[in-house]
Amino acid sequence: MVREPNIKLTKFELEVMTALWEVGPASVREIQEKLPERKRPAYTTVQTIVYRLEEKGAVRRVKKIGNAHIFEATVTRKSAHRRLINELLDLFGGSARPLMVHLVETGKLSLEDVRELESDLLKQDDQPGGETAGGSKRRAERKS
Amino acid sequence: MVREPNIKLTKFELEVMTALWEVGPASVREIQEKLPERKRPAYTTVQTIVYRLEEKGAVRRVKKIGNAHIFEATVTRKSAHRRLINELLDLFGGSARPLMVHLVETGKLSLEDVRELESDLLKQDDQPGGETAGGSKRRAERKS
DNA sequence: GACACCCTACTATGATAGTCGTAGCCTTAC
DNA sequence: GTAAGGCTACGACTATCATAGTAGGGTGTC
Repeated sequence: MVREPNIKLTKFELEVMTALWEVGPASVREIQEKLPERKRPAYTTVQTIVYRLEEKGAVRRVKKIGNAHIFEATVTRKSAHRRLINELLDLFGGSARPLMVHLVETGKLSLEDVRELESDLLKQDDQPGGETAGGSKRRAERKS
Repeated sequence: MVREPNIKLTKFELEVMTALWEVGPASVREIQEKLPERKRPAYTTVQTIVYRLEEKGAVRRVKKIGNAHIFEATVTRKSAHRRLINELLDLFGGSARPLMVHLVETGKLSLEDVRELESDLLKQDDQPGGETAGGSKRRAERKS
């Protein structure tokens, strides 16, 4: 078993990962500069986060340019997002429906959004070849 | 403006709040007993959490029975959930669409779910009198 | 009135998270 | 080969969270 990347990321770690997902393999310096300037912490702060991410197994060193290490994400954006969503879903009893309802009620999701989503879904069903389930089999199971 | 309850709750605090939302005003003892037994911490642990929640303004003491304080939630489940969702949404760029897509891709949300949601939406639009937005006026604003 | 018992209020501890400073090593440019 | 400057490795500090123990006060019961 290769070790499934079920890694909990904090908000800030997630931002670093986001930077890394966007720029691809990068040095600490590059990551830091990629962060939005409003909340751009000191170089060493980013470094610490990257190191912690390395310990957690979310990134790894791939090579060295000059004396700088180049880091690369080892977890995909998708799996990280999946984890976040699942966590939220747990708080809602595991089902996505209440979440949807809430989004609609608070105006985050409109009728048009839903309709577009529906048509996207239909398209997907037409061409089943896609890797829609993030690598594993499509699990329609929902607990409760 | 009465002070909007924009309070950040940790996972565990949320569980305590959930207990409180379900049983209504309750003592620390009652809250503790309401927690699922797998993860039922010591009485004093729950007490500490409740006190923290009080400091944060998420609960308040409403009366005293015997020598036990009775606590009541001052934030609604809805607003707490809204906060959670908004936080997640921020990580997804502020829009609910990618979240939806992800839910669909991972099988958490099916075509039928979406269709039902759509018909619910249509019903809601027919009868505008409902208090769909948690008591206050329907705010379609989405920050960022 | 004394006792048992529950509850409160306070204190303590260990784990993360977030933040950064510093000493010193490496590389690159003279 | 030497100096300058970036980068690493490590340590430190603060805040918050999760968890719980303890001392003492209130209350009800005999």
